[in-house]
Amino acid sequence: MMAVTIKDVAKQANVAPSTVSRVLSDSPRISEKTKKKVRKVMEEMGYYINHNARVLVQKSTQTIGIVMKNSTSASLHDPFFPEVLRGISALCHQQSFNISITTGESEEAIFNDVVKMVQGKRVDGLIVSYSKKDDKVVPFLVKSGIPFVVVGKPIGKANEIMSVDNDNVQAAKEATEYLIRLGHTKIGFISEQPKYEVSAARLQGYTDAMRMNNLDIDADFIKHLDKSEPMKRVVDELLDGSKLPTGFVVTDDIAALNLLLCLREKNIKVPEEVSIISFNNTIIAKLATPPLTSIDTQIYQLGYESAKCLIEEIKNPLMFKKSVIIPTFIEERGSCQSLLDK
Amino acid sequence: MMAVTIKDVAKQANVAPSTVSRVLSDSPRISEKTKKKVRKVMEEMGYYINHNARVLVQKSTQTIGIVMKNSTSASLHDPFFPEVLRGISALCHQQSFNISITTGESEEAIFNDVVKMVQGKRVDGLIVSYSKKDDKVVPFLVKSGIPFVVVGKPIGKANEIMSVDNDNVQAAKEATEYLIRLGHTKIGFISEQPKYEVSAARLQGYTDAMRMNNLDIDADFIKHLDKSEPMKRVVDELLDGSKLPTGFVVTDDIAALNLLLCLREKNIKVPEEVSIISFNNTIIAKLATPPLTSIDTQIYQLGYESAKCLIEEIKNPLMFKKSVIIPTFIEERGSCQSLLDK
DNA sequence: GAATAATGTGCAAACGATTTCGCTTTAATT
DNA sequence: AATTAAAGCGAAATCGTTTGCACATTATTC
Repeated sequence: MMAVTIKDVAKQANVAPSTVSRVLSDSPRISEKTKKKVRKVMEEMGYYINHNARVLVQKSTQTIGIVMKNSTSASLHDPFFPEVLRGISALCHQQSFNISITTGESEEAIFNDVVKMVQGKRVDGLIVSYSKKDDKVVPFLVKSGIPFVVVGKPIGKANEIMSVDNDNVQAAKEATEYLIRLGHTKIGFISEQPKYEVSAARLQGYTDAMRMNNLDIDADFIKHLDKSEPMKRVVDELLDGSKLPTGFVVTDDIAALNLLLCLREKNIKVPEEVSIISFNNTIIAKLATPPLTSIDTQIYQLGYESAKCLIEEIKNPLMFKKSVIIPTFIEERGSCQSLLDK
Repeated sequence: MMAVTIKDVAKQANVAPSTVSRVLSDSPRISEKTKKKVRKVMEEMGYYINHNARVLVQKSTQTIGIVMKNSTSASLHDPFFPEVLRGISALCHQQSFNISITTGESEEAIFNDVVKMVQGKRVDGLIVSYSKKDDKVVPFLVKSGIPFVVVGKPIGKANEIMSVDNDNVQAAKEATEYLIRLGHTKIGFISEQPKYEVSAARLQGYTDAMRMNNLDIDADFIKHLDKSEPMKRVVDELLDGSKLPTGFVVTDDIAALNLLLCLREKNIKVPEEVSIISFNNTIIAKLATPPLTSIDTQIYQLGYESAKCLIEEIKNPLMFKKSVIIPTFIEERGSCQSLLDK
């Protein structure tokens, strides 16, 4: 059963296909009378516009692509990405934009997905949900000229790349100072790989805070997680050196929760013996035991704003490349304790 | 700067557009020599196929749509959906299929998204990631005739609808019997709204197990969560009646974790005083305190298989509508304790 | 060497919309 | 009443592919 086309409707309504098309776009050049007539016929025949045909001539897909970081696995295990997606999704729906996501798992595969999306003209723009060093996607996108925005601070010339990010240096500084104010002086820092911009920025914020407060930065206190360096090993290493910090700045809730468990295993009490402050304030932080004090990075907002910027640029390509900073705030819970009032 | 088309390539290579097209699809009717020549020109000119033009004539989008349950919020807060998506994504990538997701938040909005996808011919098939009563999406899809599969047990005539599911009755029965074997007799059941098929099935499994073991089913022990009936209230109600079960079957990890927290607030120890077995074995179960014994429903597999079924049907529409059952198993951790060896 | 069969290409018509231009018809202006 | 302006609609080109059919060339067979 062939789908009904604009021509079928035209014939049935005794008008030209062009008229039907104009009714579709509610052109002011068509009389109300004709519009009514045509719409009635469309209704009766069960007409529905063919998206691809429209895209082909209009050259606008009303679709944005979303690039997930590294492996899908990582992206989708961490509540971060889903929450970003939620924000993006909300705005897209509001603007009648569609979402297409990459399916690749390896960096190479993801890159190919992106090329396909862009060259095949499947999307009007993209959101890159991460920012990291030695990434091929972003350079490809700037070269291609397609609108895109990165969630995070882009590597390279910022004024050529739109971005939505937190002030991670500042946020980490505040997190660290929070612990300092509670009287902590031996403070550890745990993050993901420093190739991710967010890790680097937060490390910066941490060291800034330590320096400004004249506290020692022990290189052994700074740890980057890895397959070869899981949390368990990190904790072991710290204990072996028998110099366990009294406070930790951990750059995401999952890692913090993990730290919590590793410490518990060693019978080290949180927050009595060790305080932890983490980032993202996801549901994990809320449900942990003890609930985690966490920097809320407003992930949803991050997604929402990035979609907003992107669609703005799609609609107005001449727009200057803005970059927006989403504020952060501390959500105090039970994972930090003052050393002062003892 | 206009994109280079098949015609440009044809001109440059001194062949007809049709020849270029055939080279693209590696048709055996074109000589190796010509193929080589054309490919070289494509390379030089930076030709890339326009996806939409192809879709328009071939009528196959190589894209599947994913319908999220109810609100995006719920879908994306629960690790379930992201994990399903991960499985779907993996297979899609392998088969060079693209993924397009709904963006609507309300049921109505989602339904409209689906209609757009289907009528607008944007997708070759869909995966509905839930199964619930009074849902408009599934009936619409069967009527439309487009291939689709539901994750979960479909409401209505099963042989007309492809599905991928666990045997939830059996799984819940086993979960319940696990507690029974540990000596529990007063066992509570907590799930989401019974309109979701999965809740209904697990309730069934629970009651089956109780009956078969001649245990009382106290209606007060069966609870369905809701905005108006959050976990906190559920626990309060049970305590007020001063009849707290010694064991709980909870139909997902998040709810179980929540229960854990509510109980801790009342100073009720898990697993010493109350045992909990939950479903899904997500990362939540692993990271909870104590870690939760949970029925692994192999969510990733659920997604992977559903994509597999769907793409099979897309490629071979005459295929009978199969339904596949993914096995479950218990992952024992620390949230259950035997009452026997006391 | 003529007839037949492969083999390799090209022509042109789709696919289902949008959009430019121009032609009627009607209304407004003088 | 004649002229001009505006409104309403249609014809046809276009977007970038694919594909059925026809045609030309070369190889094979008798």
